[in-house]
Amino acid sequence: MTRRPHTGRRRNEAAREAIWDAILELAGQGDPAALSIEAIAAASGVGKQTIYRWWPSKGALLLEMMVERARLEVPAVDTGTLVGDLREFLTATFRAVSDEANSSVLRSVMAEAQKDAHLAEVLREFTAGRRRSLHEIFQRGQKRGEPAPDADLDLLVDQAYGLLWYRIMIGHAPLTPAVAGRLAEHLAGGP
Amino acid sequence: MTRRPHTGRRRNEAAREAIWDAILELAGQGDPAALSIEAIAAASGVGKQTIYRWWPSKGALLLEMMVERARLEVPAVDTGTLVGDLREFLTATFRAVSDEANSSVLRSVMAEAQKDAHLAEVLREFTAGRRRSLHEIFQRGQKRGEPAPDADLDLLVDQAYGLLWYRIMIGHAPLTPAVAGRLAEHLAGGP
Amino acid sequence: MTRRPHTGRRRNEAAREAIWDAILELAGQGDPAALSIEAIAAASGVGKQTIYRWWPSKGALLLEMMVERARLEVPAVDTGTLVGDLREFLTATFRAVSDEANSSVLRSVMAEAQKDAHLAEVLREFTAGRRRSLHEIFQRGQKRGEPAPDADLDLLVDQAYGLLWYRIMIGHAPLTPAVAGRLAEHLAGGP
Amino acid sequence: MTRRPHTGRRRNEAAREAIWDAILELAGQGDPAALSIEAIAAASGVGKQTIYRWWPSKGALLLEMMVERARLEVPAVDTGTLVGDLREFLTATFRAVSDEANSSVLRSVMAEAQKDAHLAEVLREFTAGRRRSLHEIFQRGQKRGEPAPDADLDLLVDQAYGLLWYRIMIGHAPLTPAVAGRLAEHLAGGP
DNA sequence: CCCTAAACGAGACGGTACGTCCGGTCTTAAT
DNA sequence: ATTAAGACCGGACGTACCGTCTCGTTTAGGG
Repeated sequence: MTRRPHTGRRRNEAAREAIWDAILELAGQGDPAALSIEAIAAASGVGKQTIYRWWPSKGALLLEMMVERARLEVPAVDTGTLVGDLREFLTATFRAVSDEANSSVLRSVMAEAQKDAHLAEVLREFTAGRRRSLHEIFQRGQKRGEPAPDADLDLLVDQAYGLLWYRIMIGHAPLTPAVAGRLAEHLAGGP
Repeated sequence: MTRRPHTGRRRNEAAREAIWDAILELAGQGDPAALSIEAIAAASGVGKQTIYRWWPSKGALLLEMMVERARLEVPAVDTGTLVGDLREFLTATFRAVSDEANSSVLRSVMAEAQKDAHLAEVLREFTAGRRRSLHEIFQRGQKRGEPAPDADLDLLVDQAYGLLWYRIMIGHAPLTPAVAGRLAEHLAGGP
Repeated sequence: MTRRPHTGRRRNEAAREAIWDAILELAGQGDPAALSIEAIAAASGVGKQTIYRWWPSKGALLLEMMVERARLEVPAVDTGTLVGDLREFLTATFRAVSDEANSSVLRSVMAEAQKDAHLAEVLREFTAGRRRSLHEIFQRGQKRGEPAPDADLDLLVDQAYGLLWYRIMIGHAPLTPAVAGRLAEHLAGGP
Repeated sequence: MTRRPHTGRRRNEAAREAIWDAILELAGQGDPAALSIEAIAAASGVGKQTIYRWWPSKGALLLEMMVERARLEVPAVDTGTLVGDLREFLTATFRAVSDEANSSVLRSVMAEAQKDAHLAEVLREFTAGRRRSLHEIFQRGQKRGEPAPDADLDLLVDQAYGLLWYRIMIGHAPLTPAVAGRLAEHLAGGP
């Protein structure tokens, strides 16, 4: 399909980018069943083996993409108040997953992880990292006394990420900046 | 395989129950890939067509089972306080999904819904019903003045169900009665 | 579908006729795969069990129809000469199978008999009867000295019925009265 | 099942041969219902898709096998006399179809062709080729004056192949060399 | 005259094979 | 050595019929 120069015995970055683009294109165009390895390979003009050479499974491929995108989204700035930090963090996170292509990938990864034990483990590690970031914001706030010192921070973190994933996967309600704001206020300990 | 009396031109409830049992057995034994229509049919001694006659897809079958089980789990009693009502509701809900077979079914349904638009719609309806139940508890509490009158009840509901689904699907932390209690307190507006 | 009076505890001839008509209709309309028991039952407005009550298999049903039709077609008159008798017999036989519905049924029966040992046996008996009729014509002729006394009559008979079935099943050439005439002449021992 | 080396992006002849062997084995062991695509795939250790990649249907697969086998069986030698040529041709042909595996395949193909219009067309072409071979033998003889110059050669050809197929499919009488000899004599114009 | 046995339509059932789709592995030929 | 291509095995999918079964209804014919 695509004409793209071979690079001999070195990894072809152009192929990687073509895969990236194909995933985003396929993810963005609605049909969730279309995100198959075969479709990705065909759309990117890449051989299937090229995908399997670098990623162990479809889920791992999508997850790596997710990770890469996540690195760009998170500010974790210090605004001086817990509610401010949370608002920043959540607003940025919500904005990232509001993109249809991004959320499609998230949905696919989560679905895949339910039937692939290895991917489940990798996803667990990835989400642990994300939870840790949020956890640190709460800890920073706790030093300034904002959530009660005995608050269960894991519970707060999981409420935030739980709401995020729940709305992504069910799709019954949006993840707007306003929602991020109200959630930040509630998690910070009151209106 | 199984000897089971026919019921002529009427639906055979025994077959339905055999399917139910087979799902629970397969779901309970760990491997999520084992929850295939073929495996369910084989394990229940039922023809595949008998399944497809009554359910349009694997997801729909599992979802119906989920619905049936959900009907039994919910007390929605009135304890006089919001935190009490929430604790009852959440504890019962968490207990139900702590059963490995149940949570396996939930995971499969959610995964399936990510690639099946029709199932997604049905799942949306089912979860809407569950959210409504929780919503009513909050409303009842609001009349007694417990969450602030301007609280975003939908947000609180989604935090609860979000945490539930998030922990089911990632599997990084349990859904114990203690967690249900702390979550109830937090959602009711503080310790 | 069809409104047809029950006949209580006696066999319902109307149902039998409806089945007959349905077969002829389905057989006549081209698609050979359409001659399924389900299609026959649906087209005749009859329950499948009513068919299986009276016939052991699809092949047997079609074969009985074939037999019934065959009884009407054969004259076996004595014209005084072997070639005349053969011409009569073959012309009548060819005419009968030239009807598209009839030949469809024959084709289906033969096809079915290749995978159903019991039907194969019944078909063997039916065709034996037909061969016997032709055999008798040859024997009658032999008394008048027309085929050589040492001629292998079975071989002659099988050439005739072989040609018939071969052209029915391959469909590369017609079974016209002219063909019947030339075949009669050749089998009678020369031009 | 079977260990067999892949051949990369080129067709794997070893797989083709495994399919061939499996068909002969299944065809040789009697039960005609055993000649299913699933059984062939299982017996040859081949994925069903590998069969469907190269043949559009079971009938086409079996037919190709038939064609391949037919190429080996036919001598079409010139013995100097029509009856000699016919005897050679028919004896060889009869011997080939006397093998149970071969005749099973023929029966299945013919049965399949009765319900598959595309296969019927292909079978028509195949048999046309076989008829042509026999036709040429008759023509060669006609130049030497052996069948009468006005004989209907197509009729003679169809009598021969008709007898062959008729006895294969009904199974009421054998196709021995003696039968081939007598048939040759009769078709050549008398003893 | 009623009561029961049989035949009927309908259609659910267990089962087998169909033809398709995709996942992950492997080899070739080109670069 | 890496790539695009694509054949390969395996397994699940959803469909079509088969032949069996039971239901509720209808009628005939024996008591």
